[in-house]
Parts: sequence; structure tokens; C-alpha cells
Amino acid sequence: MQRYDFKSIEKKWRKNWKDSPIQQNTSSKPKYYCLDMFPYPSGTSLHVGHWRGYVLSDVLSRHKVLQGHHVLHPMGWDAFGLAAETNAIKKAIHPAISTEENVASMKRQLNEMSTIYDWDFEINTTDPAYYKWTQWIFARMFEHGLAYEQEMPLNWCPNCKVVLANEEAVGGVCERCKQPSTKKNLRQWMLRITKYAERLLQDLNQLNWPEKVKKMQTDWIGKSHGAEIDFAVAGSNAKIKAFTTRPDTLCGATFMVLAPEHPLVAQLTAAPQQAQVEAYVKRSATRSNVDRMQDKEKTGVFIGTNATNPLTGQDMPIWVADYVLADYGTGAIMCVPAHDERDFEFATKFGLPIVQVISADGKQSPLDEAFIGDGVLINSDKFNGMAVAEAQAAVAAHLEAQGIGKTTVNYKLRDWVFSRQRYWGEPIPIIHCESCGPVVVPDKDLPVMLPDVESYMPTDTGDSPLAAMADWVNVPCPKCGQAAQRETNTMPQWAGSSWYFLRYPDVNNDNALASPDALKNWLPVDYYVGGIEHAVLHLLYARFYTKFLYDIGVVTFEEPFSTLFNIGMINYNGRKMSKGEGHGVSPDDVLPRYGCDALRLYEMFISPPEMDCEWDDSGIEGVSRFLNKLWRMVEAPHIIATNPELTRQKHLMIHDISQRLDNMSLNTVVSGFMTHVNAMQDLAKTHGGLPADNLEALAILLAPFAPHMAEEIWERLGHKESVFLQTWPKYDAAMLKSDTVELALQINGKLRGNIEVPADMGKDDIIAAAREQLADKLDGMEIVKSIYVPGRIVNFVVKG
RNA sequence: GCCCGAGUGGCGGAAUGGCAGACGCGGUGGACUCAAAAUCCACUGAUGGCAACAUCGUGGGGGUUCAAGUCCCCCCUCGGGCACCA
Repeated sequence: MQRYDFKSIEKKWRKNWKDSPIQQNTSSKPKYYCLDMFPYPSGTSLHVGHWRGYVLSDVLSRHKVLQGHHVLHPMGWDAFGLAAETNAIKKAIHPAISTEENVASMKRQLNEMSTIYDWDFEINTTDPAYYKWTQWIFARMFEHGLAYEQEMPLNWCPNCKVVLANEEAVGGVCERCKQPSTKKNLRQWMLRITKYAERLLQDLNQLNWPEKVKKMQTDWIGKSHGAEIDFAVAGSNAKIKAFTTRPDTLCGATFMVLAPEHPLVAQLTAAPQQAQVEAYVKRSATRSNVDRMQDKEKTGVFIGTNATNPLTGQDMPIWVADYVLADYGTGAIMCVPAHDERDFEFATKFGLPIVQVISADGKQSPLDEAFIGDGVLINSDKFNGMAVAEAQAAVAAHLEAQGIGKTTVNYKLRDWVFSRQRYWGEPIPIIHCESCGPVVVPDKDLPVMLPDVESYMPTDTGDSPLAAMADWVNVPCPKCGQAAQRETNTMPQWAGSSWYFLRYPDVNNDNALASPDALKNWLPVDYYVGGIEHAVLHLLYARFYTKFLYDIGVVTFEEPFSTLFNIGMINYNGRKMSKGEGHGVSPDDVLPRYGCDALRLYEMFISPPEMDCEWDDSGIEGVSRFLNKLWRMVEAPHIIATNPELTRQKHLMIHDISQRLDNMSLNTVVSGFMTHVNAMQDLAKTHGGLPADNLEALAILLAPFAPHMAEEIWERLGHKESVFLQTWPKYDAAMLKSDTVELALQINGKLRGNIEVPADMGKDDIIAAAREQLADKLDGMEIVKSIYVPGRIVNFVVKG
């Protein structure tokens, strides 16, 4: 018995596909743009966890080809950024060289997996011809006031020696190295993503994305409705602006708290309190974000000055405390201890007055914790008796009439810290001139090439390594010609990946990031496959970029990715696979033993594609055995004429596989192949062979999953053209029906037997037959009710 | 603390409210073989029974229903997200 020789067969078809690609450039077919999140080549090889997504997108792409689409399924390299730079530093080679090596290695792997990536459409974010356009987009953002410089306390990772965007410092921890971040005052380039907050929120509705990702983005954007209120300060002209979502509780506001970084702290602090306040502010500034978050008890200092409650006229002592965040709302809050847990805790600790203004039953009652629930207003003068919702509008309207408040909305989303103090990134195309200020590099001078430096190591000072390159830094101002200096910070890794999907259809264009025709023909992306880890990073940034490019007329759509699929992670021995730590399974080890088809099939069989799962070395044995079994079935050269039973089997198979594929239940597609091949084998035994018809259908269905074997089967059946030039088979619903059906027989819902009846038998006859069959068990029982579910069960409800 | 998910054999997992455990891994026994590999056949949720079969069984407790892994309520455990956002 000949074992399936995957080595030579897979090699043969890889060569054939290279010589005559399975897709011609046929623009008459409907387009399908299927995209993977491109890898960052920080290590030399991909592990089987990465492959899960790449196999999935390849399966979908090949399926679409068979369904008559013209498919764009490209691949590229997100090669700038910290990961690549860190890897290069570790190996003590220039990041450009290590990146190139890693790209070559990963590309070899992708080709060995027989992915249908068309390398004519390859991109690399570190290619000057590519980053020219990354810089071009930045230039447009600068011109439109979306890119600006600011000195502010930013998340700083002392380990990576780099500032972090809020999205990269979640939980006060560096997204990359997981070390605690601190705050550092630095001049940075910022992108005004907050200007797009509302659109980024609203347009989520139109996306066919996992609800989980939409929810994560919604929470990240964090919209809340409320009012902004001006509080007068005793003995000062200054006003403190505070945002609140509960204007209805204003009469219960008994004190105010300013964030330590609030600009009015210094100005409003009374002389006797000065030393204490300064010490507190200084202490807050130096603590790490993790420490601040882990505080169990609230801390704060009275600044010695009072504000006035605009409704009650009462004094409100002003405190400074770090539980108020400087960069949300106005950095100052009115505190209503009776109805806010944090304010309650603070007031209790420092002995501040607590005044109840909301009550569930309209009566005042002693509070031993903040009352958050709904109710009516009390202790609130003319607002007494109003319901919360009503009072929110009424108080806001009252304040607005007085000119001391207005209704407003707030977002948690912050502007995007866009500069990095690192070498391996796109230079920011700005020249600093003493007379003209920051001047954007003219388009004709793009790209601003990343220069070769002697030392690309990060510095402790927060300066980019580029700052030491006097020759590169010192240039004339493009506006006035005076001596000026280049911006030495570089862009974050996200810059190149925020628009790369626009470039693929037109990778060689030197006059535009892509031609309008190419964009019109291919965008937006129909199907986007990648991990959940980019839910609020890359996916939010890419949406922002797309909306901006829409606004300036570069693209004609507002959302880049119509459908998103989150591929689950594959763990190994209970831990995440990682190329850095060498913990994982390499396809390089699997391919020589089992072949590409088996690995592809196993990647899909391992678990539902959206779920995390565990790699099992022996699991691939199963699919490998299946392929061999299938091969033996095909090799048995008994082609017979079709007959109804085998025709029905064919339609059942087409139905099952097609439907499961449409539902993205790819693990059950694979088990479906196994079940149907087993069934065909049984039928082959009874009928002395199989019709060509059945095998042809099987070959086409299998082609997206195990393309080499599918081609080989197809060829053996006497076809000269590739199986991928065929059409996905259709099933006839009428053919799925069987002559007989088996029904389960139940008494009071418990299984008591089975019965096979003709498919066209009527309800009454079936119930009678079922009664007959269960006669001994029904003896002496009174049948209260007979339930018949066609094709499924007969259930007798009995008494006695 | 808040917000999402998810809990099914030894394992991965399957199941439009309708026969729980498809398919695969692993295991046991057998066939073939000098032997092994490969392959094929049978069995493989638990308990009781020689057996036919019976009882129990989808994290726990209630409920709806002729019928619940699936729907509703409460609880437990695990995973993920956010975390003083006023």
C-alpha cells in the first residue's frame, strides 16, 4: 500500500502554481480584499500560533477564488518599531539588516505554507518609497491642525526609555515590556484623535465586527453626558471649571478637589498651606502610575481657600488630591460625598460635611455609604421632589440661564502621543526654525530619509539618538532659509500600520499613496483577520487615519475594515507562544514530518477559530491519518456510474461543508470532511467504487484547505486545468432528502426506543406506529398527549 | 470594584429548545506480520447487571417547558477587558 507522498506532491504543485498562477487579473469579477494583520519581523521565524490566522485567511481567499471573485490577499512587513529595534540591539546588528534577515526567513515560511500571497503586492514600512507616504500623511495632519507639539506629563517607560501613548500604558504598565510606567515631562508630537471621538464612536454601528471589539472601543472612547459648571472662588477672580455627570446633586456638593497638576493649585493656595501643598504635588508627580493606582486610601491636602456652591451659597473647601485625574474633564471636580463612593470615602477620612440630596423614598436617612441609586431630590430648595433625570435637565438649564454652566459631553479618549525617542522609526517631517516655528518638510523633499547612525542605542535623557547627528539635524528652514534643525523624534510603530491596507493595491505608486482607481477598485477591506490584542491600538488608529483621509478627499470611504475576524491564540504547555523566548512550535519542525496540507488542516481543526486553544503535538496525527485514508480511497481506481445513493451523499457533503464554511465553523468543516469521507468509503464498498462526480466535488471542496492534495486528486481524475479554475459546487436541497427517517421515541421526554419510517408517512400513521413499537412500555398508561416533531421525535406524555 | 466571555468524557471539542458526547486525540482488546511500522475491526461518560437493560450525567441551586448543554433567576470557578473617568 502506497503512503501519500506529500513531499514530492506538495513540491510539484508549489512549482506549478508559481509557473501558472491560479488567479488571472480579471477585473470583470467581483473583488474580494482579504487581509491579514501583517507581522512585525522582530524574530527570525513565525510559530504555529501565527499560522492559524494566515491559514484561515488563505482558506477564505481560496474559497472566494472558487466562488468566482477576484481576490486580493497581500502580505507585508510592519518592520519599524521597538520590537525590531530591541531584537537588533540584542543581536548587535543594525536593525535594517536584522529586519531584512527576518523578513527573508518569514517569507520562506509563508511560501512553504503555500499561502497564495501575491508578492508583487508586498510592502515594507521601512522602505523609503513606503514611508514617504507615512510622512506625507503626517504633513497633511500638521497642515490641518491635527498634529501639534505639547509639553506635558506623559507616560514614560524607564525600561524601554520611551514615551507611551495611553493605549500603550494601560494599567500603568508598559504594553511592550510590562514594567511600570512613570510620568515624565517632555515635548511631544500629539495627534488630535479626540477630534474624531464622536465619529469613531458612532461609526462602530456600521461595522461587522465582533461585539467584544466594538465594546472595547466604545469603552475606550468613553463618552459621558453631563454639565460643566463654573465655581467662584472666595477672594479671587479665578473660576474653577468642573465637569459632572450629576448636575442634579449640585446642592449636595460640599467641597472641591483639584488634580495635583491643575494650573490653579499654585495660584489659589493660601500662604499657610503652601509648603504642605507643594510637597503633596511634588510627591504625586514622582510616583509611578502603578503605585498611584494601588493606593488603598485616599490622600489629599486642603489648600486653604474656599469656592462657593452656586445653588446653596455655602463655602466649599478646595483640596488637592491625586484621585482626581488631570487629563479627564477639566482636572477639577465638585464633590458630592452623599452620592459618590470616592467623594464619600474622602469626606469621611477628612471630616468634610456630607449632605444627602437624593433619596429613594423622599426622606432623609442616615448614610453609611454613598447612595448611588435613583430617587427624588431633597435638601435642594426649588428642585425638591424632582426625579433625578428631570433634575439633571432642570439644574443644567438653571445654571445655563445664570451663565455659569452648560450641558456638555466628555470622552475618556485622549490625544495620541505620536513621537518616540528612538532610532528605528520614520523621521517626523518637521524642521524647527527659530523665526518660523515648526515648519513641515515640503512634499518635494519627502521622504525624509532615516540616516545611518553610529549608535542607535536609546538615551536616558529622552533625546532621540538622531539628535547627535549634527550633519543630519542642521538644515536651512524651508520657509525662510535660516539655519534650522530637524525634528529628531521618530514616529511610533503604529504610524506605518495605520494606513498600509490602502497601499497594497498600488504598491509602486510614487505620485500618491495609492491611485484613486486602485482605492476605488479594492477598498475597503472586505475581511480582516487578526488577534484581539489590537482592539484599541491599531484598529482605532487605522480608523482615525481613514476618517482623516476621507475628510481631505484621499479616500471615499470612512471605515477601512468592513468585517473583522478575531483569530484565537494558540498556547503551548499552558503558556502563550512567543518567538522571543523560544517558547513555541515552529512550522519548520512540523512540515517535514506531516506536510503543509496536514498542518493547514490541523490549524483549522484544532478548535473554533475565534477561541484560544492549546497546541497538541499528537492532534496533527489525526488529520495526517485522515489525508492518507482519503488518498487510499482516491487511489482505488474503481470509477463507477452515478447512482441515487451516491448522488445524495455528494449533495449532503456539499451542503455541510458550504454551510459550515459560511458560518466560519472551520473546525467542523474538517470534521465534516472526515465524516463524509468515511461515508463515501462505506458506500464505495457496497457499490464497488465511487463515481467521478463525487470525487470531483470532494476535490473542489477540499481545495481551500488542503490545496496540494486537492490538485493531485483533480489531476488524477483526468483534468488538465487547476482545480482552482473550477466553480464551488452547489447542492440541490431536494437531493438532501432520504427515503426513510429515523425518529427517537420518548415517553415523558425519556428515550425509550427508535423507529425508522418512510419519509412521506403522515403524522397519525407515525404516532400509531410509534405506539405499536412501545406497546409493552405503554401498557397500563393513559396517553395524555402525543407530540410529533417531524424528522426528530415522537414523545408520549403519559399518566399512571 | 465594574463590564464582557466561558465552564460538556482522560484530552481538543460537536449539538436551529427535540436521541448529549459528532469528529479527532489518547486508551483497551483483536486481525495482519517472524517482528515492528502502517492499516483494518471492536470497545471506550459513570454506576449496577452475565445480559437485555436500568439509573445517573453538560460548574452548583432553583424555575419555564411534553422536552433544557441550549431559555429565565440566584450562586461558584476560570479567562479577558477596564480600573479613582467625577
